[in-house]
Amino acid sequence: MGSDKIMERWVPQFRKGLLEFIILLRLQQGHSYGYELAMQIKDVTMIEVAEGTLYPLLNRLKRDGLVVSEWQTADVGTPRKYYQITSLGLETLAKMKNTWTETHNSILNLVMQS
Amino acid sequence: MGSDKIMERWVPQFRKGLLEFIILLRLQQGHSYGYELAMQIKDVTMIEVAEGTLYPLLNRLKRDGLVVSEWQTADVGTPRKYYQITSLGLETLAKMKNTWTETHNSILNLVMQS
DNA sequence: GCAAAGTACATTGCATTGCTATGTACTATG
DNA sequence: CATAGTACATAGCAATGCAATGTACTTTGC
Repeated sequence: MGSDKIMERWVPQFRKGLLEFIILLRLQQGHSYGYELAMQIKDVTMIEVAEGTLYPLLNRLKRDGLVVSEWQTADVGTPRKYYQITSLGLETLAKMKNTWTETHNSILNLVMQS
Repeated sequence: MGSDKIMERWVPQFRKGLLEFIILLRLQQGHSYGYELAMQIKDVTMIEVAEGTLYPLLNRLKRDGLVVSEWQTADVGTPRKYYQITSLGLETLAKMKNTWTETHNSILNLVMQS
């Protein structure tokens, strides 16, 4: 088995939890809806978020009170469900940023030593 | 529910896949065994690796050919199973480093914009 | 001398989560 | 008028971190 096949299994695992972080980071800049989130995240991070990943994830964030949602209908187009980050979401996001920074520094320490 | 409780659920998910990366990074510096890996990783990264996480993980790495293992007995002490990274492991590790770097830059892009 | 803590490996079962596949419904384009 | 795009949703699979538990040997402190 080549390393490409191993990476195919590793990358999704690597993303676990990370996507939650990324979504909250994006929502910190302003409200958005599922489809737009997927597009923008793909543009900015090269990460393609599958819909079967995104919508359950947004429901979890809502269930935990990190975001709130609101349907918005317009004259044209399909109705959109807009998500907005809450104060609990911002508080949690700050802690995630710390964890991310600490972990990144730890990884750098390990890379340096080689 | 407070953000601390949410973090308790998030951190393990955040680590998925990351531990595999961290173990390989450490093994790049030289062979080691389970208990030592757990101690050293805790020292360098502040990450406490549970034994129920570590030993299955090492078996997966071995099954996929990223490491090889060898029992070593000494005059004193419990026998140790030493793990050594393979060329496939090094090849895979290089790709993981790229993924990590790319993702870190993406996160930074998102943080910058806020 | 002996209990407690440390060293060292291992397994079972649970909970969580990313992803594929599939479905619905409306809209814009060629 | 068919194709591609927009937009949300769910069911089921596979992978993995972790608590709990077990075994066995060794060192340390009282």
